[in-house]
Amino acid sequence: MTGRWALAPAEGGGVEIAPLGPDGLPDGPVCREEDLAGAVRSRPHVSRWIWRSTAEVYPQLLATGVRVARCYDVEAAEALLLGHEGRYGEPRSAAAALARLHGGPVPPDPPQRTAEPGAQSSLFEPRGVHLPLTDLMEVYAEQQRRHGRAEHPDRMRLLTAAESAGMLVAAELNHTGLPWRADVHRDVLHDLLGERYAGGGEPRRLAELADEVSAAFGRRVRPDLPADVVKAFARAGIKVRSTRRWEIESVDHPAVKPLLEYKKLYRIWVAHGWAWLQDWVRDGRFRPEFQAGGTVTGRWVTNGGGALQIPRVIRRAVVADPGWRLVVADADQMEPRVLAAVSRDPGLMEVAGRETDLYQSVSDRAFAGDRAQAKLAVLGAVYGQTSGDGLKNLAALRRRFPKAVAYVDDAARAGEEGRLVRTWLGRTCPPAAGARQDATEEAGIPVPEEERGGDAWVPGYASTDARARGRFARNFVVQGSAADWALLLLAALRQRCEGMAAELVFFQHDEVIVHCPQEEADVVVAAIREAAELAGRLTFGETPVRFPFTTAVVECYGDAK
DNA sequence: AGTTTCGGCGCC
DNA sequence: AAAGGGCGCCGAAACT
Repeated sequence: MTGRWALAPAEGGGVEIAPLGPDGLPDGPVCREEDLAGAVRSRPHVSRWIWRSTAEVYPQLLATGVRVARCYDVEAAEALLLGHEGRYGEPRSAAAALARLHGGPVPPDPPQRTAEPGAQSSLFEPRGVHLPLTDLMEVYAEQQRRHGRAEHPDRMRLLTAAESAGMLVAAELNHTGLPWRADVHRDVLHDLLGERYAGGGEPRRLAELADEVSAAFGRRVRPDLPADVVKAFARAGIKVRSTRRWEIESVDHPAVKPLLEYKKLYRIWVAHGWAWLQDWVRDGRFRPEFQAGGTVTGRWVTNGGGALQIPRVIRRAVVADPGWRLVVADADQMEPRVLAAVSRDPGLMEVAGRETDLYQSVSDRAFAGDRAQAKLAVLGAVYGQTSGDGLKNLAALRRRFPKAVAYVDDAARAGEEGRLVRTWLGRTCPPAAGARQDATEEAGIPVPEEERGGDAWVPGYASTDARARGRFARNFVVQGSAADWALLLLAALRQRCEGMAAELVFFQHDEVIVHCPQEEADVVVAAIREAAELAGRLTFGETPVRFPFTTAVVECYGDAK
């Protein structure tokens, strides 16, 4: 029997499974089997597995070599549906959804697990609240009805399917890991930082730079302590508000050069140094814990390992296996292309309908060929720039691409006014919780923690003022729609790599890395191109906008772009 | 002593 | 040049 099947791990190690009919309701008896992996492996014809949580089930399957084509993650869908319904902050577990359905007390979501190097041990920890299969199917059926009540039901269905695919990809990435040469990493560290001293203190180069800084000030100064540095500058008669690079850069003082160099290297030492290597690299692979849907915009986060912030110099350590290659693919000017697709601005669509450098085209039309100004203006429009040359540039942008600018302006206004703001597919940003909390807290009334909406409550967002919410909403419609598109891209690419030796090993917002035998590289490059086009059509419907990638076939990530 | 916030900077 | 969106990570500082 093909089609959808539901699956729920049972108490005591077994698993309950049942086929679902076209209406999403049970189409056969619930059967109980002892072996989760066996139950899935023996049913390769199942087109989509419905389960509570991919993070709960799929790592176990992957560990025994079982992959699935598609799934539907009930809790991921619950989060998206709640958001869409303007109910951000309500518990999003399947158990909570069931309780709402039955009118019982709604259990709060379990707290987020904290990061922990070498996630292997925690892989099989049960996460979240167990739910019997019949209950799960009831929640699923109701979710199907809720999709039907969404603003755009088809888009919402696509969104939850895409998010579910993202969950699969994240689990697979966590399982596979990124090829990582610890020896190369150590060489890079040694080149940059010098020898390590016994006792775990600063490596040689940092110690030298700290001495140079101190010498320049004429007294002992610790460059890693901002307060110390600000004080030292003050004694030298120089007022600085902080020790941020852009503020220090313009200061004329002999300490500046070694100080900036120190800060650059210090950062690498503490964030991606020897300790990181020890914690996160095992058996030639870096295994971060990717979390699909980790942010309200739909972008992913990693839970430990800082996989989305690997400094460029450290990328030298990412090396393909012998005879293999890394296909590094980076979407070109994704934000303005997405803005063109969602706003339907004729001028911007026309520009984004070409695969050539979009910022150059924009500058030809509105900025007298000044590409840098054009890029600044576009990013300023998307990020909500409020001052500087950006404003003047924004005006030029508005004249030539009025619908595009109006689109983000409308989103900003909606955000400021606390109205719902959605991505093209219907991912919704949390306005009410933030607005209400601000209003209450500004009035001096503290909001109880449980009312802040748990995981859905974002401190940096909720605590800001209305204008900040406007900027957030402005960016949300673009960044979020781009994230939606990226999920579809991943899903399509994953499907195309099926049956090949190629493995997806990295994903970072608008960039993917596929690790494959040298002779598969050309096929992979083509697959990425096709997947990008398909994702564009699926996500945004009929649109002239292209989504080109810059691809590089390399042995070392450091050699890409 | 343990936990939370801050400052600074890495990536997109 | 500076500032506008999203994150994570670290040590130090500031808190309990």
